Formats: sequence, C-alpha cells, structure tokens
Amino acid sequence: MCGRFTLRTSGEQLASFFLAASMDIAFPSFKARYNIAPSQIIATVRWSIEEKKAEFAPMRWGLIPSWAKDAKIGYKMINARSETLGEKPSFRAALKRRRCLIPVDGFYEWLTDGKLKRPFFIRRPGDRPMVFAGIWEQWNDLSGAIESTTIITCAANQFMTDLHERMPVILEPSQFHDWLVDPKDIEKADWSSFFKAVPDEYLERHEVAPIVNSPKNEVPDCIVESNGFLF
DNA sequence: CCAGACGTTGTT
DNA sequence: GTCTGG
DNA sequence: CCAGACGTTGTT
DNA sequence: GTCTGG
Repeated sequence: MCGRFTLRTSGEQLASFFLAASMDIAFPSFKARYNIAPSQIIATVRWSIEEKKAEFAPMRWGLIPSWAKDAKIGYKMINARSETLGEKPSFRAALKRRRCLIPVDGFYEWLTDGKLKRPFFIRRPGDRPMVFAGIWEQWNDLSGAIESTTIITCAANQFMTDLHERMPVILEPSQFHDWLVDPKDIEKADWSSFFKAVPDEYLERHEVAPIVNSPKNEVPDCIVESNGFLF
C-alpha cells in the first residue's frame, strides 16, 4: 500500500503549514509532483540534534538498512508495519533514533479488476497537506552515503478498507514534535499513540485516469477524475 | 562455530 | 515468474 | 505502487 | 549490525 503519492504544495506553503505547528523550517522551492514513486528523492522533516530544531531533509524513498550490501534492497522497503517495526532488524534502530515526517497532499491506491488496474486518488477535503510518519536510515558504500526513508503503515480505517487493508500512519500537527524528538528513556518508549488510523472523515477519494499507473507520467492529468472531470 | 536472513503487499 | 527501475 | 525487462555474440 | 537456524 501507499506506493505512490503527490506533493503539489509549494515549499513556501509547507513552511507555513509547519510554522502553524511551531516548527520553523526552510524548504527549497521545487516543482509540483503528481506521481512520486519509490526510489525517488522525497521531502522529509527530521530533528537536527546539533541545531535542536526540525529541518528539511531530502531522502530516497525505500529504506536501505545500514548493513545492506546492495542498495537495491531499498526497493522492497517502501513501507514498514507499525505493529512490528520495533523488532525488525531492518527498522528497529531507525525507530529509536531516526524518525521523520513526510509531507504529502494525496496518495494513490489501486483496485484490480481482472487485468485492469483502477487508480484512486486519496486526499484531505480542501486539498490540505498532511504528514505521514516515517523513519530513515543512512547507508554508506564506496561511492558515498545515501539517506533513505520508509512510510509507516497501520490497519486501514473503515473509509480505506475496500481499497486496502493497510494505510499510512498520518500524524496531527500536535504530534509532530513528540514524534521527532527522542524520549528520555528510549528503551521504554511507547509509540502506540502515534500508530493509529485517522478518523474516516479525514480523507476523501476520487477515481482517476490510469495515466498515473506509469511512474513516467508526472503530469497534472494524474489527478483528473477517470470521467474527465476535475475535482 | 559459520551461513544466511533481514520486508511489505497482494494473491493463491 | 521475478527482479529492476521510476 | 505499476511497468517493463528478462541475453549473448557478432556485425554495423 | 544482529539474530536465527543448522
């Protein structure tokens, strides 16, 4: 689940959005994205221990564990189950020390109808931005360092359930700071208050044209309804 | 001890 | 069928 | 997530 | 890196 999303909100708008959550973050300007796929560089926010503040950090989507011999393993690590990531060798170190926020303004899910893949676009009413919970990792080889990230998932709410059994963990602004900053006793940390599905009314969905199916199609038409209408 | 896995989702 | 690339 | 490739040798 | 399995 959650293997494609959009980020059309500008850097300036994102800065305002985070400022409303008392986080003063400088975002670069970037092109609107309509079809972000795994392995691509995405915008995240993490805690800078040196500066004691939240900061923008670009990362590759698909977490590469620090011990990996081959970065390709990251293609499989685009999501992490909230129920188990504390125990998984690939994720547990990142959960303790490297949590992040992933701003998005919509994501895609597919229904399979025989050979047909029917894409749906899911967003907030009013097209407001939202924030996925993520963790990140650093990986080094001879050619340099790669910072990569993964989206945490939880059981789907009623709204999502006919599209998927799982959905991304979406955080409220009141949770941003506590998610990023290490608790005093990391060994006793309890993350369960974060790992919850949003209420059913939080999201709306639109069936869209299958042009979005190919990650090569990075165009506004990805969020035009399948019947040709804008929404 | 060394070798091998380490993940999620969806589908069957 | 399975892996890689975007 | 979906789409697209999946191979070697020899010749141009 | 760390754990599991043989």
